[in-house]
Amino acid sequence: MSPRVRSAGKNKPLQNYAPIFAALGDEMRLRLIAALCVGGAMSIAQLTSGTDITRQAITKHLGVLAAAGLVRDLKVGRERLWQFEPARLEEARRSLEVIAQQWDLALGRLKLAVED
Amino acid sequence: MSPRVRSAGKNKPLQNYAPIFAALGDEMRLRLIAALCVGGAMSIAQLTSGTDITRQAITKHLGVLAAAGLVRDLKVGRERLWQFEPARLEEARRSLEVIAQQWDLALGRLKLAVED
DNA sequence: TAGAAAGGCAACCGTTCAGTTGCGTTCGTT
DNA sequence: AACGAACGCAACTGAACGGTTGCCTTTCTA
Repeated sequence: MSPRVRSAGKNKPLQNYAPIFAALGDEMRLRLIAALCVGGAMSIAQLTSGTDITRQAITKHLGVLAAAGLVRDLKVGRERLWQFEPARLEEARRSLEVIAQQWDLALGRLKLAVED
Repeated sequence: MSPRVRSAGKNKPLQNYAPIFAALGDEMRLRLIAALCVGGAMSIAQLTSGTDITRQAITKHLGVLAAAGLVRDLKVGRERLWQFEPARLEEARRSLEVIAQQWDLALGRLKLAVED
């Protein structure tokens, strides 16, 4: 039997999340995510208007986000709608939570060792 | 008076977190954070041993993490100890939480509009 | 049915980035 | 005093990245 842990979630090694964080590590991409979050599904043209960069650049950014699983596309007629995909982001958030937990744990050990 | 919000925390625009996520968007740097998290303060030499890259590369990575505020250094004799700094990471985690909240909010609005 | 709107593909450019190498400095240790 | 461990600085290299431009295809609409 595999060892029991507090939560049932698989706990991938932290390094696996590097691509997701890398995808989040760009201002424009964070703006895109925010836009899709409040605006629902949007076309590339929509997402491009209001920025000062090219449609192609936006397309590339969406490609990066999609590769990280943070966003999904669906074709509708002549346009391509993009929508936010919350699962991976949630996963990333929990990975940060795990770090914080391990940190607190280590602090506890340190305190114990000092007091002893 | 500024508008009341649910939580007292300042709520920077999401784009501001791009540098932190960029710093997290590298396997080796995530490994370093994990190591510092469980191992407490460590010297560059310690952090380098066990990896297959150069001490200089590690130094650069630590520089990136420090610039993002994720890590701090303190000089001790001839060596330089690095330690994890949880504040910024927590901030980043909360920013992801905010995204998720806004997403749920938007879903709620959508559902309402459909049902109406 | 012709034109315009939405988008795909690919080449290209300048910058940033990860990593290495070489060499000098600081500081413990014997 | 001398050696070695720990580290800093700077230059260099190849690859990845963000962005643009040009051109072609698909699809809606007046």
